[in-house]
Order: sequence, then structure tokens, then C-alpha cells
Amino acid sequence: MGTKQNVSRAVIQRLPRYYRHLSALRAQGETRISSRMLAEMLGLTASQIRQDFNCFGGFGQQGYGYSIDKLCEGLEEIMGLRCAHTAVLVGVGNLGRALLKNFNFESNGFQLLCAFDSDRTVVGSAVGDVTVRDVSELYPYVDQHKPDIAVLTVPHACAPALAQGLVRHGVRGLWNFTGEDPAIEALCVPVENVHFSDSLMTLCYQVNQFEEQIHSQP
Amino acid sequence: MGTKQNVSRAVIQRLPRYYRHLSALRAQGETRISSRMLAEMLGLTASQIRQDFNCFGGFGQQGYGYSIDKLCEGLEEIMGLRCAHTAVLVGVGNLGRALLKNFNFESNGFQLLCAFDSDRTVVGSAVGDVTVRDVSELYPYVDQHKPDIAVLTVPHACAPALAQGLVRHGVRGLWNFTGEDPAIEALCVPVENVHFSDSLMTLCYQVNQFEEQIHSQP
DNA sequence: TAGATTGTTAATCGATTAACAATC
DNA sequence: TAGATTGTTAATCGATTAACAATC
Repeated sequence: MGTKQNVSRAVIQRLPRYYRHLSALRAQGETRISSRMLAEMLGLTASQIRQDFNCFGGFGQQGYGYSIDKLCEGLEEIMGLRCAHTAVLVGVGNLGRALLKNFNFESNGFQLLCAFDSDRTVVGSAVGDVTVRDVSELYPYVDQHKPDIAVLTVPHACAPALAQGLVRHGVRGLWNFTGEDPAIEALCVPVENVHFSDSLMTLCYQVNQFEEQIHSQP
Repeated sequence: MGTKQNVSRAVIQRLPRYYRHLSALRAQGETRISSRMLAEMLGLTASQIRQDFNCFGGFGQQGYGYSIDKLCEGLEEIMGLRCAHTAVLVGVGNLGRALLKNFNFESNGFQLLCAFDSDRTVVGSAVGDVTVRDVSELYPYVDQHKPDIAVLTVPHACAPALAQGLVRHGVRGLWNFTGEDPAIEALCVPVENVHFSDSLMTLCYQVNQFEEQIHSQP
């Protein structure tokens, strides 16, 4: 239960995946699972799963396994998914729009307050559950409403200045889709980068390896 | 130069980041860099960078450092960015549209052939550099043109069946934006997942930790 | 009780860092 | 040549796996 400090990054990066699979099981009406079975599902070892869960205190019960409900609750607690942090989104292009319309911020720990753009044809309209405001109102809005994080879905070139401005106005986290990072990494608030490029390059490498394997054993 | 086998996943995941920063330096007209300087830029150790580069054979020169050009070329070679693999995109919603319009597939090792959707109001139109076709033509098209990978930007629920169908028709890699994975992981072709959820949850955790730190030392 | 499965300690494995000879 | 910086080996560190007593 007690959130231990010093949980390694390796562990933290596995937690969302645990949560995703456990939520799916819960939705199917399952109520309990053993580390062995979960390990099989995820392609990990049972040992590792028990170690991971024990970073945060024991959810399990000997001879029985883990209650899926308790585990989900525990993970929500640990990752802070129930804090209802607040967020603003900057940049209502196609990507911003995709997030506004299809992404469930609530179930990921955030309440989306509103969105900003500079394009007058979208300013004033409603997209998803929020209204789009003119970007000139951004900093006054941030000063007043103090959102915890900002979602950056602006073009690459605007990113460094915008990020810096937001942090100066008190934002304490950035969800960065701009592909930019040298400038943003230096800001000393938490940043999560969604780098499409990195992901596709990694896939490119894997596809090459995969094809080499196939060719070498025909 | 010779692509060694058994390069660890940890290394591979750093390569795109190296490439991104080195490309930026090249664009600024820089021609050489030492492992020490690069390490400082990236927040890594010089030792680690030299180890990483030496997985693939020596690009460097004692007493001088690394040629940025050679390094970029080497990384392109290693990751297979010059293979011009082919890709199709399935699902022209806002997210698909964002990729079609703003993402440079070419510079990430892929040539995008065309896109597919089921919505008749977009079928036949051009988005970015490609034409949108009816999804009923997807499998015949894949049979004929044999794209290396498919980009999945369809709604969550369509993902498992689609992924399975594509693999059955010979696709050898998936770039998966659907948030789905239990079903897709099992397909035994390379998959790169872009899980927005995982990323935002990780940010949520980090923001909480960050705020605890601030509160504990005021 | 007997069987199952956790929590936790110890052993292994792999990745990162340090050190330094080779060499530009 | 002297200074710098690589390539590479050895030492350290951390993460994963194995093992097993505790206990439901």
C-alpha cells in the first residue's frame, strides 16, 4: 500500500501494461489471477511480476493469487490515476483533434480543461468535450486556472518557445507530441515524449532483422 | 560497419535518439563531435555512447572524435532507413490524417503507398501524397503490392481482426496506434505500439512524484 | 490437512561505468 | 611530439530469475 520511493524506471514502465491487461480481464468478469497466469499472458516471468507488485506492498494472498479488483485499484493509486490532474491542449490540428475526440483523458488521470489554437476558423468551436480558445488567451488562462500539465500538439517549430513559456507560467508536466526535444528536455519538469519517428525507426530495424531471419532459414 | 547480431534492445532504443540529435547538429553545419560532448547533450555517459557505437563497428577516430556525417550514415544503415520499405495505412480518421499530412515516412525508412478507409465521404480523395481507397480493396491490394508493413489507425475494436488479416496476407510489420494489444502481440511479426495511454499514465506518475518532491522541500 | 501461491532472500545475468592502452 | 579521444577490457551496478519458507 505505502508508495515506496525509488521505484525503478523499468518497473514504472511496466505498470501501464499491467493495468491495461488487468482492466481487460476485469471487464470480462474475471476476479482473480495468479502471477503465473499473468506472466504467461504478458510474456514475463511470474517472479518478475511478484517483485514488481511488491515494490508497492502486498496485494496478494498466498495460495490464492491476486484479486484483480484490488490490483487495478492499487495500480490506479500508485500511478495517481485518481488525482484528476488538470490539463490544457495546445494545437488543434489533426493530431490535437484526434486526442480531443477519441482519447479518454479522464480514465488516464486527467481532466481536460480546454484547448487552444491560433487558427480563427477553429477558435470558438467545440471539439470533443471542450471549447477551442485563441492562443493569445493561453498564458492568462494558465495563470488563472493553473493546469497541472499541457499537451503539445503544435507544429515542431513552435515547440521550444511554447514549452518554455508554459513552464514559466507554472505548468508542471508536458505531454509532447511535437517531435522536438533537445530544447524541451532541459526544462526540468516531467516530460513524456511521443516520438512517432523513434517508434517507426525501431520498427524499421525490427522488420529488417525479421527479414534477415527468414532469408537465413528458408 | 558489419551489423553484429545480438544487439540488445536497450541499445536499439537509444539509436533513434542519437540519430535525431546528430541530424540536428548536421543541419546546423557541425561536422564532428566527441563522445564526451554528445554524452553531455543527451544526459548519458561518454562510455555508454562509445559502447553503443561499437556494437556496429568503429565510426570514430582516436584523438579526433566522430564524424557526424559518417555517424548519421552509419545509423541510417543500421536501422535500415535507406531500404525504402513500403507501407499502407488503414483508417483515415483524425489520427490517420495527421500522419498522412504531417509525418515524413520517407525519412523514416518507408514509402507510403496508399491509405484505406470505409467512410465513403473520404474514399477517393487525396490526403497528403496518397489516395484513399475503399477498405474492401485492402486485401487484394496487399496481395498484389506486398507492402512490408501496415499502419493501424482504425478504432480500437477493429484492430484484432484487421491485424490478423493483414499478417495472413503477408504483411511483415505493424505500426499499431489502436491501443489494442493482447491480440496483436501474439501475431509473431514485429509490432511497434504507440500507446497514448501508457505514455500519459507514465506522465501522471512522474507529475505526482515531482509534486511530492516539491512539497517535501519547500 | 494438502495444495497452491505469495513474499522475500539469494543467485544469476546483463547493462552501465570506469580505466587505460592504442593511436590519431 | 604532446594532447586528445577512441576502442576495448575489467569492475560495478542494477535488474531479472530462481528458490523456498511462510501461509492462505
